[in-house]
Amino acid sequence: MLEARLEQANLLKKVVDAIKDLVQDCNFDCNDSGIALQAMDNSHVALVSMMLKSESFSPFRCDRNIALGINLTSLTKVLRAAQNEDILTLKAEDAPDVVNLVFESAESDRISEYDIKLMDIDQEHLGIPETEYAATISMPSAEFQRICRDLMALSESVSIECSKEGVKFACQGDIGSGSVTLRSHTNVDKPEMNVEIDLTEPVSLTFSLKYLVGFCKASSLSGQVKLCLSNEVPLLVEYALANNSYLRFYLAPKIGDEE
Amino acid sequence: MLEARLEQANLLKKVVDAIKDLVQDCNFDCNDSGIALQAMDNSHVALVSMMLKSESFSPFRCDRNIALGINLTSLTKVLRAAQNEDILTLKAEDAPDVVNLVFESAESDRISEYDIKLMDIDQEHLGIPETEYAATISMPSAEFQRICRDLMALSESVSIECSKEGVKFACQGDIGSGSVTLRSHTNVDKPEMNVEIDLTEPVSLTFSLKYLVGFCKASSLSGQVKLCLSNEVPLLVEYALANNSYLRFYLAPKIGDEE
DNA sequence: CTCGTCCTAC
DNA sequence: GTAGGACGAG
Repeated sequence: MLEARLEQANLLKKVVDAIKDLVQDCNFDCNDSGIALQAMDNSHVALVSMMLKSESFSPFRCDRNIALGINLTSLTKVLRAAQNEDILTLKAEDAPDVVNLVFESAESDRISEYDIKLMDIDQEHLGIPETEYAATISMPSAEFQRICRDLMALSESVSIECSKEGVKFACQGDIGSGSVTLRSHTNVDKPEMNVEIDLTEPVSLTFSLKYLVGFCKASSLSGQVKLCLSNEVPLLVEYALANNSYLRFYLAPKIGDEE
Repeated sequence: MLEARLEQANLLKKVVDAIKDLVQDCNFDCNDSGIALQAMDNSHVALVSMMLKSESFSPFRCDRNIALGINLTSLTKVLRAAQNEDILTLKAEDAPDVVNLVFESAESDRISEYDIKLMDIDQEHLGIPETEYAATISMPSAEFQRICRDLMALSESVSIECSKEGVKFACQGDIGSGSVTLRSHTNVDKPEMNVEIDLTEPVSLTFSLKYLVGFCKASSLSGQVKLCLSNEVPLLVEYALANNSYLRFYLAPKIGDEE
């Protein structure tokens, strides 16, 4: 059986909000190392990969592998019932029909409990190869969000060019063109404002802004976002969470005429 | 060529916000004295006249007369990409296809650059005669905004009556009637709260509140607004900016049955 | 000053 | 129904 207690119901709320537009139904794969989720969007252009390590819960108990097939719209409805500071406990049997969510107010004077019916979901197993990326950019997640929104006013696509000079986000559209260039810099007082660029080879790739803007819904989960790029390989957008948990998005580049 | 650096990108943002509902496309006329804009609204009832003097920029360089025909919706989209404290530099060639906007963060670690395509706009040249007005009212811009909004709840039109007693904004509507009367007064500690009335002849005119409320979007540009009236002549609503720059709106009075 | 929400217009 | 702009709160 699964029993996982999350001090901040809010964390799951934000995670589900960030992925529910991409994926409708998916398995939450639970085992003793934590709860994982991997799914492609309908158009098979983007992939989301979530890992909530057992250390992010206290306590965490999961004896066997359990796949919880959940409709994210239903889960969203239930999670809306959580107050922001509520403690959330997820529970499921070994061969479950339902997953059980319990919300406790911090003062324990209020307990709400919900069961969500589970569904059988064909697990197309997604091997994501560990890649060495040619360029890795860390930057404030709010800044990345801002850039994507600004450029979306002009175009559907953005090119991300990373050289040792810095990283340039650029687009062309009907009304004109735009670009934002960032140089790496370090702010000792506010490390969340750092921009760090780690480059082994210059890269230049083009992506759909609509997807990137969608990924940016995760911005509130982490002050920093990491962009990992290699030519002709999907972009990795990673929001690191506490305890080595993470929320990652992969997005295939646009190629040739698509741009 | 034009190169004009504005310490506060915000200023242009507010100016464009205040006029974009009135005018869709218009020329920014640049010469060595600064950047000017004059345009009538579609119904030819209102006229907007902006003057940003060269002294409002540092540096400002414009060798020849250049007319930049800009779609204000496009310009708005680009200006939204400016952080509030960004420094804006406008650049254009002598016979330009595009105008180039560069936003620099104060720390200069972030540079965004946009090109907006220009359009050819027939310049219906508007000679605005310098008029001696019968009445000139200076008042807090927030107070004028408040009055216009309040009265718009009752009617589409407002009459502005100015005598040596004071100025009275009045309207009648289906649900009732309303009026606000101001007398001149001076507040030494807060000169922005002053109401000053300068009168050579009593006036009474009626105007569309919808337009006045629109003009009031400029309220954040200046603590005070100046209303200049003469009978049977368009009202002048002026927001004075630093360095003798200004944003002016003219509005034809309603006459006879229109009221 | 920024964020989130509400309301209005298309 | 969606998108954009206005307003109020933190």
